[in-house]
Amino acid sequence: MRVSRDKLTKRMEEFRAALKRAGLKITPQRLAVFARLAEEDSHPGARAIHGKLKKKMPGLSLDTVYRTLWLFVDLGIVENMGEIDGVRFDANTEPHHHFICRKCGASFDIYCRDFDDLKLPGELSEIGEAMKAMVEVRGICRKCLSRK
Amino acid sequence: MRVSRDKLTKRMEEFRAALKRAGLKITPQRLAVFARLAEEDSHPGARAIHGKLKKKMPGLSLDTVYRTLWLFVDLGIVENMGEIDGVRFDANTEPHHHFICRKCGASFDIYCRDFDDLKLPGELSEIGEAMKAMVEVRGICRKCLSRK
DNA sequence: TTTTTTGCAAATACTTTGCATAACG
DNA sequence: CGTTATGCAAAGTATTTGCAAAAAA
Repeated sequence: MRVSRDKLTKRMEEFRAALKRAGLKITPQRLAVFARLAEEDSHPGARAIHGKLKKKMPGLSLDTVYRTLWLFVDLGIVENMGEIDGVRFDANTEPHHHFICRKCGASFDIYCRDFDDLKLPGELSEIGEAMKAMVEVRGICRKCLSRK
Repeated sequence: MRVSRDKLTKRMEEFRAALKRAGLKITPQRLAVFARLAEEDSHPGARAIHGKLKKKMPGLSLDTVYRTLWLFVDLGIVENMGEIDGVRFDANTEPHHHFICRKCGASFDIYCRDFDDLKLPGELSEIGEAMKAMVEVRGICRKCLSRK
């Protein structure tokens, strides 16, 4: 657990509110998954969450974890990182940045000088050796906007 | 094709040089995969590349595309985007940024005020509606550094 | 001619779905 | 109680691997 108790409590409140607002039920599974995710700053995947929770909650099934996580994404209280449909590759060696569509996962290159030389915080060395920094913009692409 | 012919030629040269330097063979498959990737700025996945190349190269197998792409990543001439082992989730609603390890795929939160309010370029509206921007730092995490 | 690479096929890993039962509100 | 959520099991995708045959150097 890397998150302060105060913040955690606040997030759990937001979580309950979001479910209530959407007319959804507050179940032990949802509570457990959200709490686990909110405690961590290591961005676990569904399998990692499931693995950790099974100790305390032996009945919990992996598919419930998946469904629960995507539900949270729909509700806007959790964000999915990375690509939706598998690993993608980039052969562009020029300095550039990315726009990623939240709906369809499409990604586009952005060129912006201001982003090319971001000064990285010194504390990064505690985490590891930084080699490159780029900006990732998230939003909805034209195609998905028009499809509405 | 969104990339200028000049840049493309230059990248193809870099590609040949990298293979030669590593003592690897230049095959039609590798040429095709790299060229396809270098032409695009839409960051296709292995399946997308395979699909497009099969028209001109019917024998090309999907597993060769996978192997080839990861080989390029190892050589440092291509970068993989997103996570290695499936979708990951983030319940952190505070403004924050990410450090992602190129080796193991682990990711960590970074807090840096300077990154929180990046001014996005106006041309973004041509791509879509931006909702959020964050910095993604790529490098090698402590654990992988020590494992060397 | 030697070594690397490919394609095939099968194995592995990851994620989603249908449906009967259980449980929240 | 009525409706929604869960667990199970099975299906659907995505990715990786072993190995014999083919091809680069």
